[in-house]
Amino acid sequence: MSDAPALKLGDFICFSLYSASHAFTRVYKPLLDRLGLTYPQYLVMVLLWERDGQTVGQIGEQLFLESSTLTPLLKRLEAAGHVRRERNPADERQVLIRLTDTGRGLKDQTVDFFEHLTQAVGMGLEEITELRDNIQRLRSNLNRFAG
Amino acid sequence: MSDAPALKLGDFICFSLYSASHAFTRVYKPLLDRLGLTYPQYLVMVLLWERDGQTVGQIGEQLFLESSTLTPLLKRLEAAGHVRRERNPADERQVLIRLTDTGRGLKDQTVDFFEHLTQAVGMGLEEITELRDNIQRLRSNLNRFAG
DNA sequence: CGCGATTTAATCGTGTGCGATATAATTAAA
DNA sequence: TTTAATTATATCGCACACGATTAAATCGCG
Repeated sequence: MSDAPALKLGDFICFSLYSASHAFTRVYKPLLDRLGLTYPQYLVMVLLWERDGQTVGQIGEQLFLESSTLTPLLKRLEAAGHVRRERNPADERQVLIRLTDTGRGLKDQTVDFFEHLTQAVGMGLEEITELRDNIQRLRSNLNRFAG
Repeated sequence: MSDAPALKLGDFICFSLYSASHAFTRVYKPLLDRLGLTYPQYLVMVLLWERDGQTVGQIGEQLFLESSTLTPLLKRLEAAGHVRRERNPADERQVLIRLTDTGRGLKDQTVDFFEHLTQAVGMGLEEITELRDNIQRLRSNLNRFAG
């Protein structure tokens, strides 16, 4: 929200999202450092673990990110040996991102994330689910306005 | 959350926060462009409109940001003529941030933000308040773990 | 008082994010 | 079928965000 008469910054829901998101990244940091991944890189890897061989555009659509953000990020993942980037022979405009064996193997090193994070979140599964659904609904509303 | 057996990225509450936060800044963008402010700069201005003359450390504490982020941001606000940066005579280690007249005047140009944003959020006041409180509670839990 | 420990900002390097623009490939139109 | 419009990435410039380090000022303890 914005500056209604007596609204302080702490009351802005935009700021609660902004600061909570950063807080989450800070919790992930020590876990991801062991894998040599940043948080956005981890998000891309999660997508690829779900379904390998996606285009830059497909990844961007799911993460709500532009190619100007993803291209350098994907090149870093490639340089780290986690993915390969290859043109789609069927449509040379597209670049397909594929996991390497080491990239696929990284998934095993994330098995203990769940426990660490549920601990850090400190809320019940039901409560988390409801909160997540509400945040997603808010995101849909916002994207309708921005997109 | 992380990768429990069948959890997809869309189910991660961390990602819902991450993407919703970005969605919010995209909604703010056209409004803030008129003032020549970025979203983090706007957050600093809101703090200063609430209470003028805060130190870098106080601002960072409320925004959960480091001096390595704030120092260049504040210099840009100074270069834009919105704030002044001056050492605290009582403790020369601290830098006090004070609004200029033009910086104080910017507040008037944000009166229509509230309407735009409530529109974009598309939720009732009561629902927003509850959501915000839950997000803040989550943030507190996370910060206990990271800090 | 003196001096080491602490506090507070600033600096530096790396990695996002995004708007604007460029380039190459594909598709649609005349 | 040559040309015009569209699509998919890439590039560039700017602004965060943070960890690690540095430098200056203050504090605290003998």
